[in-house]
Amino acid sequence: MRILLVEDEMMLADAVRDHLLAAGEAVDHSASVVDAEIMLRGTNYDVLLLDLNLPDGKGLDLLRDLRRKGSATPCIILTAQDQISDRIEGLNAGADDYLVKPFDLNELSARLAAVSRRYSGNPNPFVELDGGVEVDLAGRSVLRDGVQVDLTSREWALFDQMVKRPGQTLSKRQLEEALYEFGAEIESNTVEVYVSRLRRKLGKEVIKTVRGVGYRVDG
Amino acid sequence: MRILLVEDEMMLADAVRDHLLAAGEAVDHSASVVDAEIMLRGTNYDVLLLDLNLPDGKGLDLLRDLRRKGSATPCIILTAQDQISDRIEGLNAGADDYLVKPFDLNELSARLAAVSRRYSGNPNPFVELDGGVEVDLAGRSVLRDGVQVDLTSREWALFDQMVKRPGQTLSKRQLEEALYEFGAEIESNTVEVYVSRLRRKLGKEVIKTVRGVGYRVDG
DNA sequence: GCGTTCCTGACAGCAAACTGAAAAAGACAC
DNA sequence: GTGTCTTTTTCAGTTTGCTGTCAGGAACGC
Repeated sequence: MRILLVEDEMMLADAVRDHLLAAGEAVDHSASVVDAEIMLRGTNYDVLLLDLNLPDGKGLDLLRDLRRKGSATPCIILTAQDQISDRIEGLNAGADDYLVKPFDLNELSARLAAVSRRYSGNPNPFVELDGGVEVDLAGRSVLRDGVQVDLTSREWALFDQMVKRPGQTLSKRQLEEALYEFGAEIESNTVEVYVSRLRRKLGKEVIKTVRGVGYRVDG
Repeated sequence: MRILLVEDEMMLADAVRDHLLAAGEAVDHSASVVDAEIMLRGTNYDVLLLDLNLPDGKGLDLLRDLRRKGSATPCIILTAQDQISDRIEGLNAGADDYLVKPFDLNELSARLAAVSRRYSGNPNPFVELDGGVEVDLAGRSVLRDGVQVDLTSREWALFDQMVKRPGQTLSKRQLEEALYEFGAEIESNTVEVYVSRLRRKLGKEVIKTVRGVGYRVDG
């Protein structure tokens, strides 16, 4: 299994790498977001191990960027504080699991195994929605009446958010956050446009408008 | 729910307070860090709404101080658009969530609900009413015989008030205040109309008329 | 019966949401 | 680099449906 470790604390990074190498995994290491981006461009990794507290800032943005570009590479985030907000932001940004430092190396192995099993594993969990639409969140694929529908990365980013919270109405602002960098506010009706496109591709029934509030997908 | 709002822009502060008061929350307001510290000493708040750009300096220090003293009071920080670093610092300092100004008041409510739910541990406080109607006050959703019913924002504003005070008869005047800004007199039968609309959506039994007094919902 | 209070269908005005199209920005091959 | 194709964003015209108002009628208390 090919693993990319993004971590700037050298002691920790070395310990993790030794442990994983000993377990027969292929580990590349980068100490910054910039390096990581370069390495990700060159190689297809099976798992991404991502520290959120990097010197050059936004580990989360790296993850968000990846997801926006359509990558489904499993990602486990490493966070220094036992901070619920970090964890939730991370999971929202597209992380699959998280570990709070300091962590046990055996637990890391266990999580890695779990995550990769979830992905390589046979039964991808399909979520069924109204209108004959099925969604494979892990595999980033959508079927309409059994036929595969291709979504662009933005379309997916938006739809993904909604499918992950079925029954809950999400405001346009919340949905914008799935589309753009933190705080990069946009002053047009982009969300409306993407909802419109998704409806054309998936049928009218899937996404419901709650006027004055936002949009909702039912499970 | 008892909320402390720390915000120096009076217009914003008033808007937030009105909105939350209308939603039945108890809101205290302070315009500076010093005041906030005093108020925090005197009262146990359920949520802290903290602007990071205060005149007397660092709202962040207030938060760090709280956390250092072992307080786990949930905190939502309010930041301007361009202060991404603030936001990250805030989350690191122990904030649970953030809102970018200008924000939608309904979204504020949603975040508040989410944060407090996260802490109280009850994910879905459903209230059951007569006529097979269930209400999720935090999630702003209503089920009738297990089927989701969509309410418009005005309909919800009114119904929310009644469900929060089950068994208590509310006058039309009281209910009007849930619908409009404080003091905005309205000289028509709007409340009656909305009660009628709610009954059509939820069934006749849910809202009872107390002639000459007002309306009541039973738990 | 009477007067009062409440209910509800209808409707116009308006803001929110939808959508087609075109411009702008990226992606990719060459 | 250039050209071509796809995706993203913006804009404007149209549609939708929420809202407040009213009027006629029903229900209630007397």
